[in-house]
Amino acid sequence: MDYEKASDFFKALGNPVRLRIVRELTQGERCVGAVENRVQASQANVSQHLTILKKQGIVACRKEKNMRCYYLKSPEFVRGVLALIDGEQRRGCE
Amino acid sequence: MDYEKASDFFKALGNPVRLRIVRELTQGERCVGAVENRVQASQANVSQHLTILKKQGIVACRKEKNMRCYYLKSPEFVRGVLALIDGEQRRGCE
DNA sequence: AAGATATATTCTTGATTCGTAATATAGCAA
DNA sequence: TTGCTATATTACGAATCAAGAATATATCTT
Repeated sequence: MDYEKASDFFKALGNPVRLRIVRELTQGERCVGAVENRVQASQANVSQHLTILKKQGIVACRKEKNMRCYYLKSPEFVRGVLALIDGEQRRGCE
Repeated sequence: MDYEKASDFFKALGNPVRLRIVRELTQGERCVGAVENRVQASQANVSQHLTILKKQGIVACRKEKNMRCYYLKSPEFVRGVLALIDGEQRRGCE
């Protein structure tokens, strides 16, 4: 296991705004404005977080007209991780 | 989903030393000295990281003689998360 | 009680992260 | 070209994190 790389992945999800963004993207591709509307954060902030997620290889984006649509690179993987957390949270473990 | 809580969980795993510690604990209960030997970090540093993991509810500890044995509170859950990451890493997605 | 061992805590400093404000860029519309 | 919309980038201060050094505490052992 590559601990540096794995911890970078966790670090990327270790922020509530990014987690919301990722969660939103499990529903499908979204342009920045759409994400902005669903997440409680400014345009600049959402853009910054998307940049971080892109650097981390979690999302990618494509151009559509004058917008940029972001999507998960491995949607099943991300859904799997979130589902695990979700389940554990519901189980109320602390 | 509680995004604050979930992102705190990810943040706790978002450090290579803590990830190594957690990985070690998937093998079973360990006292601080044993963890120290397996992870590349000082006694104080390991202790600090264990404190963080304990605050986050990921590990707990019990006393045994003059030592403290740490263990995962939800070993199956943690193993599940790590297995997912491991699998994805092996698949080489970036 | 006096060491010795195992672990925790505090302090400090440098690095990283976060969010906002301001500005820049790129594509489309008129 | 001018202006508008969508998004990105830069700059900056505040907050948080990371690790080492030093010190404290707690439990054994003798």
